[in-house]
Amino acid sequence: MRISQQAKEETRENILAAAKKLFLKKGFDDTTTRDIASSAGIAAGTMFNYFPGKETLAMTLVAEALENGHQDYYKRRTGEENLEEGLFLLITAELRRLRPYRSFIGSVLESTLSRFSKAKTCPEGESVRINHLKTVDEILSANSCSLIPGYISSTLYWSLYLGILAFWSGDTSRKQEETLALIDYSLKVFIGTIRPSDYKTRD
Amino acid sequence: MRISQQAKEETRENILAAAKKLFLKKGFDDTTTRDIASSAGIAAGTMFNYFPGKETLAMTLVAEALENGHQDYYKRRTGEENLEEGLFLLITAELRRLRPYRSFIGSVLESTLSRFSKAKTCPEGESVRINHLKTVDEILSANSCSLIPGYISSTLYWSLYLGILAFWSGDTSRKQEETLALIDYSLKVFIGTIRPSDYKTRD
DNA sequence: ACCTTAATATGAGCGTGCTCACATTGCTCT
DNA sequence: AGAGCAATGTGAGCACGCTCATATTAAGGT
Repeated sequence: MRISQQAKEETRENILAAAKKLFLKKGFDDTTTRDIASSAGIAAGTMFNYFPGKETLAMTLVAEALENGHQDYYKRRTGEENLEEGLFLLITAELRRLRPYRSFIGSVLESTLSRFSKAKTCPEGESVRINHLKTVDEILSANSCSLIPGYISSTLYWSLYLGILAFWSGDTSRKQEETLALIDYSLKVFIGTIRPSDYKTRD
Repeated sequence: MRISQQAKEETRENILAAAKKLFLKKGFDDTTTRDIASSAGIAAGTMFNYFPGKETLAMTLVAEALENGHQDYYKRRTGEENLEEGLFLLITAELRRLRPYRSFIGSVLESTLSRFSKAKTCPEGESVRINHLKTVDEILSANSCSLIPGYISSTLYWSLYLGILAFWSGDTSRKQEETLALIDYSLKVFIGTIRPSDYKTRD
């Protein structure tokens, strides 16, 4: 059983590696699950013993990148940041790690991260959302008085965050300055809603 | 040619009516294009001579409802509303018209209205966005000084608007009070960004 | 009336993502 | 070592959205 377990892990990694390679080369939609399977050296159906669907493959890669982004954030932060600077640092750290996947990320994120569909096609999506919100929550409560108060403000934050990702995935400006501007803007707005006292001190 | 033209229009309406009926009865995903075609009394392929894809069918219904919502707004407004009240009126008028479709709207809006994918799977989606933003723009410029200044603030508005729709499509509160609260919140936020002078007068 | 021709309808068929009945494997116990 | 058995791999096959070569129709010309 030992050897088999390790073989399983290997197969899992093979699948992920094949998916990553193909998604990058041909995009998400133009990569078939059969492509991935044959590139990973397994039968077409075997893939679904490891991942419940094609989208989950992409989301697993994305979730990994975001997790790395979070770790980068924890390493880089000085502890001197205010709310806005902290959240900015977190989001830009995530985007740096997501960068390689920017070309195909658009086809996937909307259906997995949007809160539109109750139908959970991809469990990874939900966990990515929870994870991100948890880190945000940490920054909020660590930095000052307020943690996410309730439904509404976290819903609003998630709308803004998704908007940032969507814009970023299609941002053609050189160094993504426009995305940076949008992040800045969005964060000011969000912080304004949860800490109205801070709002008027900025400009 | 006269009779044929009119027959075509009739067929188009048959298809839309069949789609509407089936989407409401079985949901979007569980309704097949073959179902719709046979219910409309045409061959499976014929549907695609009238609509480029299944999503467009749903979006046509949605676009119609939103258009009606806009007209409702123009009829009901008094001209005395401020920015926030005007936008609130517009959005709630839209939601009232969308109400019948709430059960299946979630499966469709994300992929058609989100700005994630550049791939235009459904032209109706883009026109819905442009239409809504145009009306918003009218309210802004009519009501006071500012119209949507640039990229960023309309992007931000659209994020908030999509968030409202997403939340609404899954809002289980009795009279959708939670959605109303989110709209209120979101609008305050948005207006705060484009008219910072107004922000501190509130509360 | 009949032929021509362009517009429209048709449904077999394609490529998908995914399922599932079955084959194969490798571990455990005697 | 061999039999039994659970876990895993396999690929034929399904249902779907959608396409496209072909059949059918209807308008215009003579």
